[in-house]
Amino acid sequence: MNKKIWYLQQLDLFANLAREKIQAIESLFTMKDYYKREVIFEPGDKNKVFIVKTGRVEVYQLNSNGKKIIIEILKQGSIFGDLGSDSPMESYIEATVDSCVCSLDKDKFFYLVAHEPQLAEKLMKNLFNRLILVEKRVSSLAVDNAFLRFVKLLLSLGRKSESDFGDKESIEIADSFTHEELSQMLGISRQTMTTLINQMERQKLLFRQGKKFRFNKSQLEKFSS
DNA sequence: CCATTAACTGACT
DNA sequence: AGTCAGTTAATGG
Repeated sequence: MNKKIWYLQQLDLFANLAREKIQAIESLFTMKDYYKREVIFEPGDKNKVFIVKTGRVEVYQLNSNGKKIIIEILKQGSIFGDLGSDSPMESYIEATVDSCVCSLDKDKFFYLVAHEPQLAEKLMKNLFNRLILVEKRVSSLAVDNAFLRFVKLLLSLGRKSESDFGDKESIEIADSFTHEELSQMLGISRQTMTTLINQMERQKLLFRQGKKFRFNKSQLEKFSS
């Protein structure tokens, strides 16, 4: 059985697409393995779309001091890239662990969406959700202090891992992040991140099980008004 | 005061 | 050897 087809089927995006259809679009994709810390996309690259198949991929920019600012961390099924936008992308995209990524160029991507309209709905939901999350993070960066930024980050990461109606009080964040990664998402130093986490643990605002964070949703929401 | 950098440490791989 | 996390001291806006 064709390995590429099998992998495409595993992606949420193509989950309920008939097998024949997947076979038909299979040739549009190329798959590539990337080593840890290998750059997949950098400013100046154009007209390429990627879908994470396995591994973990980081979207980031460098600020004027050369410090890394993480925009998003993407896992299996997430899509990213440039579709010929007017202003060039300024992001780097890099594998944080060994990863496998599907790619296709802009024209093939549009061909695909035009021929499989069901994909458009999923894609747009996914993209708009992420746009909203990123917008929130940006305004938070501008107006909130480190503590509040972290609280909001926790809540949005928690929402992502609960995915459906997060009426639960106790939320666990499914993915694990290093202090370094969290600090780069918040625009603070690694040490400040560590002390912030420890403070919140002492105040019983945050709990840890190994590398995973757990917290009480409404308790944190009180801060983030 | 709050956050940052630098430097050292121990734990884990 | 390299990565990660916790701590301290000195510095700056």
